Amino acid sequence: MRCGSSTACSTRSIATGRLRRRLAPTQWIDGILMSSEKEQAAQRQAKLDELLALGVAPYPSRFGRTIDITALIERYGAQTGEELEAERPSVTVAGRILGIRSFGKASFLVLSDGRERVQVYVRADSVDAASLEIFRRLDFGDHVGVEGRVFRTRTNELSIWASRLEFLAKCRLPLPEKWHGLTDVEVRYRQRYLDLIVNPASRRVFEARARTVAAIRQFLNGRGFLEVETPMMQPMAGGALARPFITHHNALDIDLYLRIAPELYLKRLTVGGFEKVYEINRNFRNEGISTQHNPEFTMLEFYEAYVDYEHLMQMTEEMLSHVAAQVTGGSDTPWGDHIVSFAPPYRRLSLRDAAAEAASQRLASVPSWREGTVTATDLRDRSRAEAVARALGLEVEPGHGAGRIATTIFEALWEADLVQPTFVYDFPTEVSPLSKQKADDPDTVERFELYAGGFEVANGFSELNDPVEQRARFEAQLRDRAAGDAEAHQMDEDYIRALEYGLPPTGGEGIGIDRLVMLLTNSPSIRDVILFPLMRPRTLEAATADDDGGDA
RNA sequence: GGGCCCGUAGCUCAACUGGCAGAGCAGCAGACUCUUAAUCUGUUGGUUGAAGGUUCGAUUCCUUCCGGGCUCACCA
Repeated sequence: MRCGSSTACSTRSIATGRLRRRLAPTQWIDGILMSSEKEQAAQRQAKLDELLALGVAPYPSRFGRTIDITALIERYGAQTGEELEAERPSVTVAGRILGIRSFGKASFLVLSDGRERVQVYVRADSVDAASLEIFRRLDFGDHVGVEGRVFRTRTNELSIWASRLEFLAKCRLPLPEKWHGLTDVEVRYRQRYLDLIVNPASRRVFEARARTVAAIRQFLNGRGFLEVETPMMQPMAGGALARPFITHHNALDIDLYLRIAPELYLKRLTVGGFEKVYEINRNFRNEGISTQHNPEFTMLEFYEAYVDYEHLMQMTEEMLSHVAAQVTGGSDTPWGDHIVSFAPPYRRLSLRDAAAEAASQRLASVPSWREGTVTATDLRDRSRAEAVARALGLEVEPGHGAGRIATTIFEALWEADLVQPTFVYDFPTEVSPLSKQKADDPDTVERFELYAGGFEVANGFSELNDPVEQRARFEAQLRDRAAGDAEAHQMDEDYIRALEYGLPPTGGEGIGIDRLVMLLTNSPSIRDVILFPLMRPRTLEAATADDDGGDA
């Protein structure tokens, strides 16, 4: 601070505008140039200094409220003015000031506990002298405690008739506007605290997220599942096909990977006798960022012994309808222009059948295509599958087999249209290194994915528990990796060793919590349901300082 | 990474074909003892994201960079 005192700053700055017009830029005096934000911060600090001079504690450490505002609304919200006048309930509340309407000797404050708001009526002749001094120096955004009685105004608004005010904390910076709020998405993500203060809808999203996770725990705990926590720092990142983040442990001098999935550890636990386990926690994948992808995201994975993927699909329907009921109060939730219904049963599509059917329809209008109808059998043959993919304008990598091509065709033709919850089942073995083959069809595994809102929400399968077959699958992955596929799975000898001790028949599933919350809150971007989504670092200082250097 | 778009006061937004950077809210000063986006009067606040270039003159046109959004690719 270049000014001797902030009050001097605020008075001198009044002349700044005129001075700036009359003086050449080189004559500007550094100390008196102030942005509006700094000027307002100085004015707010000056009010705090005045309170300090009056003997008011600027940052007290506690305040004894008798009720929070949310509870106050619940308790008195239904009472009439006459009832309140008869009872004259005394309350002491605390909150942030989100509105000030002043009429000289009488004023209204809007006080918020973050969830609910209540109006406070402050009359000069109803509060003590110290409270009046405090009131005169309050700003939009300050925290204040209020003692008074509950009543209704002439316009029937539930209010508190203040008898005493206590200063609790200063808001030193100007808040976003009360009417338009904060709409700049960059600021909303980077400074989530501001978003939460001024946008009640944003808070409701995260309350819904908490209810979602609570409802899932309630559902699984009620069925005898045990919640566990497995390593997030792993010597080998397995259980999914994705590129990991690498970190380093100094004492052991080893590289570790942030987990891309908890899957292999949870199945080790099933080997160990935990027949029903689940984990809800973060996965980390070092890949692109989009409206559906954040580098760290929250996944539910659960495993149950002695069940297969058919059981999982039914259980998923029961779980999601339970969660939807807990979060939204019903089974239906708005999603853009649609209504997504989580009421069972969900539509089921066999992957190759659905891919072949959609490809046939699409190719019927492609003149260069003369092969006629595409069948699911065609998609099991690499050269025919490749011909279909190319005719559809899809790229085919040399290392991709028929199964991978069929999956590509399915995703290209169906994914975006699967708005209502839909199980896509019977995946090619090639794209499913941890799933169990169908007894009569080794090219196909007992696996499904649940789509809703146009994206994948869940992935489940009958777990491959044959250690010899698992080793062969890993070896196939190693060949892909050698061919340049950085996301191919690595060999995990200890996991195979665990399977050798005997994994019972087991069904396992992962559900993307962020995406589920997107659906339940009608949020078009995953960043809307993650409190602090990953953003390119930009400190407030850097934003106002010179931008030079930086990487390419 | 590719394509398209955006960045102006604390916030929400204007500024015609290149011609003195504006409004509302917030803030400050004043009036007002039941308002609720209170109202009324006056008023402060800007390196127009940054750096270059073209031009007599750039918020506007060009280049590069920074940050963000959508989208495609990759993935969940």
